[in-house]
Amino acid sequence: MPELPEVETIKNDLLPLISGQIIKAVEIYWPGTLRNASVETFSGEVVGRTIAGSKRRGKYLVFPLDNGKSIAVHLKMSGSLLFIPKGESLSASHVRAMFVFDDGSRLAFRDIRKFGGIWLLEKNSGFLDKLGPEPLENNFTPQIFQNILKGRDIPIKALLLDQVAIAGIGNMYADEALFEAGIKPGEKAGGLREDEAGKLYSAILNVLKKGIKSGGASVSTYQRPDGSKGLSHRDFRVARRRDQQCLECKTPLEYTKVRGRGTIYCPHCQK
DNA sequence: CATTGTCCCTGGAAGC
DNA sequence: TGCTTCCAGGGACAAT
Repeated sequence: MPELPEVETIKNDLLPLISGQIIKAVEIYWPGTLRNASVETFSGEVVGRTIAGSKRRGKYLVFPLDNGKSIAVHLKMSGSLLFIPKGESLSASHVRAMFVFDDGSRLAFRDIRKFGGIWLLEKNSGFLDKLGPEPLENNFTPQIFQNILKGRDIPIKALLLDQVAIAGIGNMYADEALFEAGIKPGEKAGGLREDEAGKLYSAILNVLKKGIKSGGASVSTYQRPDGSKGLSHRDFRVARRRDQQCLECKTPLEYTKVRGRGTIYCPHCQK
């Protein structure tokens, strides 16, 4: 399940592979993949255009085109983007869309559960403006984070998952950040002391940076555009460790639901 | 407005 | 072995 570190990894991997590529054709195998355009409209706007780069905003991948428009991709739970060099074939199932480039290479959008999607964004569309601040950008400061927490009457984990509050954090890295900060996921966001908020701020940055450094977490169907896996899940202390004991204190980890999301934490290390 | 609940979808795991 | 049932979860949307 791609979160910020996974999407950042895919973005970086794709940058040298697709920048400057001319889109020769678009093949849509499941029309629902296109979320705001018909197959005809999408193809008409995209075919013949050159991809100008590879960016990320929250969990969205954004590929700017040379006409000012952009293609946005959200992988949601089970999506992946696979780059297929010229002359090579793809043995993956559940391919929902394919971008064919002028030089014979291709980019496949694979998505088992059909939660993911592709959007055509107009120039300055504002589509991504609803997202909260990027946690790894300089303008995300401890003070900004304090302000985001202030007055919020929801579990801190629910706030971390709220893309309008902060962009890019998902279920795994939320649990990891809360463990590193020593804070229980069910604590009220607005009730955190300043020092707790400061710890959590640092923990968020740490777990996301560490995740990027390891190429993302290859749980579920996540894979990089060349088909390789990430290693970030090896560093997880609580995420994906249901029914195990805490690596620090050996206390059995607790499993609960916060706003419908599976949540794992150490009842001893997290207060 | 703030917060919580429901639903989408599928493969894999668990139960019988 | 083979069938059925349950579960995971990001985010749009509905309900409270």
